[in-house]
Amino acid sequence: MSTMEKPKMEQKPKKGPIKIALDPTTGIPFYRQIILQIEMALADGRLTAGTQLPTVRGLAVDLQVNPNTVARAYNELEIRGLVSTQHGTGTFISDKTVTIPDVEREQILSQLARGFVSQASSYGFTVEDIVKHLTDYREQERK
Amino acid sequence: MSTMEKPKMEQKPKKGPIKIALDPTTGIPFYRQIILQIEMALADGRLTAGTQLPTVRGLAVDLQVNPNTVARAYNELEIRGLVSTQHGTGTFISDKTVTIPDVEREQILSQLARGFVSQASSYGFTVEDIVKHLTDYREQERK
DNA sequence: CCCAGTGTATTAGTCTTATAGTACAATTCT
DNA sequence: AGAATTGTACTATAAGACTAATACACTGGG
Repeated sequence: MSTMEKPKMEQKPKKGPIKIALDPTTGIPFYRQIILQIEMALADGRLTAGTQLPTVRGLAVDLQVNPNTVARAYNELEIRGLVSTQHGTGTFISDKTVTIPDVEREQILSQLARGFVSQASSYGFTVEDIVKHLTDYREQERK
Repeated sequence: MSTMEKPKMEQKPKKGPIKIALDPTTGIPFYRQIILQIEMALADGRLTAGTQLPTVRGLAVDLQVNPNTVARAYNELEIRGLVSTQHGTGTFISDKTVTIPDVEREQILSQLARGFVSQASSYGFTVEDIVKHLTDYREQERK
């Protein structure tokens, strides 16, 4: 996967404004992709309390979506307590940021997976079938 | 609905045709309610192999829905191998595992997986997370 | 063969969701 | 106060899910 090997200073220094990119092919709504990526940035420390998020308009222009789409994402994040918005000022990372422990993450994934495996089982699929399918899927995504 | 009460001995002793009732207030689609209730009846033994289900039209009239709604439910049940439909004859509880073409199986699994990946993504999990989890899960199942 | 019964296919209508277009409202700084 | 920047509210459009209306196709008993 190295069509061009050049480990220059291309590394992300974990600083600077958060970079968000939308993928219209995933089937995941834009506003949800924004939420997800901000959550990720929160989880790995790229975003810390007090940091101002891109403005609704600014990010909308950057992502080439409507301001409402960004606003919706920010709104849900505020409901979850992850950010705090101030009309006329901006949207900021809340200082009471919640970090999800790995154990809890594992539990969530386990619960999701259990439901999925159960569902797939009722169609006659085995865990191996699923793993194989997902592996192939991931390979294709990486093309 | 009952302008005339008939307090007879209207006992249904777990026999006779399966009784299905739809509740429009639940938000659960009609076709899915039908599927669920048949699955339940299968689970607790009220339905056994070889039994004929109500006809598409008959049940549709009974439930006051369109035949297609019943047909859709029966169709999904057949895909899962729970029932077997014979054009012109009826729909029956299947007594043995039905074989489904591999191509169709693959499409079904793909669709299921897409939904699951989307769901897991909204929680911040990647396909790799999922694959790893499922692989570990399978390992544990094997010992 | 024909007819009554069965499942199926095609098309359309309705509702919900995601997003956009546009105008409005609050804050800050001068 | 006024202008610029910020988030917000309202309405409209596109796409998908669910169901209905209607016509088609297969099966088995007279």
